[in-house]
Amino acid sequence: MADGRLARGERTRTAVLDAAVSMASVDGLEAMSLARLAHATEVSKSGLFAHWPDKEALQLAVIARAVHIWTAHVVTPAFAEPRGVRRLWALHERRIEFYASGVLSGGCFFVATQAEFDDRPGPVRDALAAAINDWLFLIKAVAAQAVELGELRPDADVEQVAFEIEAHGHAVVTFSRLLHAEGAAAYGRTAVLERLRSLSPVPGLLPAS
Amino acid sequence: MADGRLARGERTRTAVLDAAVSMASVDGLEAMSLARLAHATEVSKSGLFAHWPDKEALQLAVIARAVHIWTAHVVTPAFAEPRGVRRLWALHERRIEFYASGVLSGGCFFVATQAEFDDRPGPVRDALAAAINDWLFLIKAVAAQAVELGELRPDADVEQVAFEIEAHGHAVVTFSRLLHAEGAAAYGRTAVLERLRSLSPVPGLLPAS
DNA sequence: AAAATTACCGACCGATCGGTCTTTTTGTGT
DNA sequence: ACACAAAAAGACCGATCGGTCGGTAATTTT
Repeated sequence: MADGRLARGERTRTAVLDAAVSMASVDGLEAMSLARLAHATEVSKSGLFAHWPDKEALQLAVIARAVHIWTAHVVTPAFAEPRGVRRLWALHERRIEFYASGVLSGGCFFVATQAEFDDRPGPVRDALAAAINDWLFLIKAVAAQAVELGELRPDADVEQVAFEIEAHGHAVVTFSRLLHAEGAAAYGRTAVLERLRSLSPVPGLLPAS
Repeated sequence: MADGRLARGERTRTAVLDAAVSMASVDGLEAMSLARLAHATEVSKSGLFAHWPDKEALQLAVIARAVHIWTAHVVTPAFAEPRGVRRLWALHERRIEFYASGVLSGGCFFVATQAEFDDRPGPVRDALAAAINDWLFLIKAVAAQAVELGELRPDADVEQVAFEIEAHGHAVVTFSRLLHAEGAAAYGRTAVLERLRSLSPVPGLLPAS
């Protein structure tokens, strides 16, 4: 039941989306032109319209693909760690490693697109906001688990902790990209690590430095 | 010795730059088109080229104007506070108030433009990086003063502190804009306040909540 | 009053934007 | 060999992009 035509279409579709996520991590999702995307993927521009009706639909597909990549590189590996503060820390650590890995030539898809669409209402903005919200919800849920397990102090404000983790993760990208502060990753790591250690009755679960 | 022609030119020039800073805080510095800027300021598009040779020169002028606005609304008021941890805190607080004030319709010029140019080499990127570097240098200098005055622990890492303050200030904008988390300002305030209190031998200098 | 300077405008240019239409290639069933 | 469908290509469209050009109105200098 393998239709080679459909398979071919699926292949180019994901190839285009992967290239688009990388390209959007550099230029942004709106500044990425269809002509350049088509050229980079060795597909004709009209070939893109064979897969998505317009640019907006493609942008939404790109966001979904970016979420998939993020999940595969950050969330899934972090969930190999046991529940609690170790998993919470792993989320942050994996994120920073993902940035350093160079999988996306622009560093981070979401950092690049967030500022671009925060004042531009529409489905694309909504999808981006939903993706970020899901990520924050995940952090909060893992942090809440850590509280339940007694690995974070019971009076820890998980909303506050999620804000700070996200802020430092975001800052690692902006610092290391615009300025060429190669120490950004270390600062981002230290900030969250010290914070979690100060909130945890069992700091031995976290790495030393 | 007042040349009315030069005065007129200076008036429209600053009017255009003010509008451009606001517009760029929404759309970004490259996505801002000259036709729209000209229309918004009731100047003809060719009128813009009478003042700046090309878009890049205008972008550089816009950055200088944004620095000026930032200095007037954030730095100068904060320097009314006495040297040390109070001034350091005031820098963060004034920044958050500036965001909430709605002076710039897009929230923050630098947040909007940073991600846009971090992978786009050239004079505009260099100017943006220089502006951010100056801001970080200022934070570090004020923090170092606080250490000297004994208002921050002598082993406090001013580079690390500057990273965290900038990260939380930045996050206030991104959180309150894309998501409509109205609590963002409170999280950003709490994060830095608690951090400074924990680093200060004289936490009484800082506000209570 | 003439000349020079400054600010600014409307018309226009080539290039590129997102998007449409028609046609060709590629693979699947009979 | 055939019809059929999915994928992709190519030519093309109106709108908009940054930028140029010739010219005009206002003001200052001579």
